[in-house]
Amino acid sequence: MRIVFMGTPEFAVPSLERLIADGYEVAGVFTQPDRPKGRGNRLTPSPVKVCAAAHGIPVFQPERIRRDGVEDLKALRPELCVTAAFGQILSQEILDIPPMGNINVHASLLPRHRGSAPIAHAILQGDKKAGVTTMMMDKGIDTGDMLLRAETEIGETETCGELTERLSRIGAELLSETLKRLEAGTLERIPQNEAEMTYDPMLEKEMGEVDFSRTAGQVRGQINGLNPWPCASVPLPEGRLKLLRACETDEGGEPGTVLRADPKSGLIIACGERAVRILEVQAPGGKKMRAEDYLRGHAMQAGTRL
RNA sequence: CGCGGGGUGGAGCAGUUUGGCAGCUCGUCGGGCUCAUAACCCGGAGGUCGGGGGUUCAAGUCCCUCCCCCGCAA
Repeated sequence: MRIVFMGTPEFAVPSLERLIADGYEVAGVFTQPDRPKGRGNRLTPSPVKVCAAAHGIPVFQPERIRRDGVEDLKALRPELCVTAAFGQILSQEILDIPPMGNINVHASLLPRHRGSAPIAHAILQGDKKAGVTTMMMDKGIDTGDMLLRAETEIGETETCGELTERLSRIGAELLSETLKRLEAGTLERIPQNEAEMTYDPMLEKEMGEVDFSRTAGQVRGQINGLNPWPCASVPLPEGRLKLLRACETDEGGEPGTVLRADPKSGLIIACGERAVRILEVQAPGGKKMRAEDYLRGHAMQAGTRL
């Protein structure tokens, strides 16, 4: 089967690799244009581009595929399109090109968490389970009929980055199974229950501001769910301290109060309900470290209000 | 040449402004105290201060250069 793949970040790479490994003819790959990134603002190719190039697959990077990618896509004559975190919305014109349709690998248990940051929001909202759903794309955003799904437990201290990595592999496996059954003609299309759907917004830096008057569960979700980007953080005199990983704990106090802060008992901060234990932090200019290590070199008084 | 922070015993930091015996909180090893302990007391080991070059009687500290790490902005 002749396939065109569309994807951009690391999450999409295992799916692309799986298509190749399964022996499908990947005629071309669409991905976001190289962007200035990191120190020095160097132009950086997306992970999917790097992967495609390594396999000698033609890469297309239209700024807007709806506007200037249509002809290239048509010329590739795909029988099927597969997308995974591509980052651009496809027009009906594009969706109509592949005769077998467009299959999307979406990192949530649809219809929950439609949108571009489903994994972060699953953690943010305190979900116990996350997953991947394969679906037929239609004109809406993540609204098409579902095909197959795979579930996994979200770990108590698991971060968005870690869960993303796991789901990317689960997604690749699910995609493989989906295509197998598509060819065998045993796929069922399951419409999404609109009553249960949630649509989550894109992540923004402002979401990192921690409000300790919320419950420990919500604060924990914010800290773990926003890692590695944009990350929850609290202001300190020397700059913002990123809180990278946390779990809940049974203590209490005035919300925002540092209940403990020493290398022995760690860093515990009171929330509106119960408290969170901060497991991992990153100081301004420093690297990630366990909270206990941070406290060996940075005095923090118990009783301080954040 | 986009802006900025940093590299000091095993971990995390101070010391660099104004050169002058390398320090703090832990860990580790040995001993003590205790019913007991991640607690407390006593003692010890462990560092070519990221690499190279230079200035100086003397460089972690000043000058030049290279390497590595991190944040911001995108």
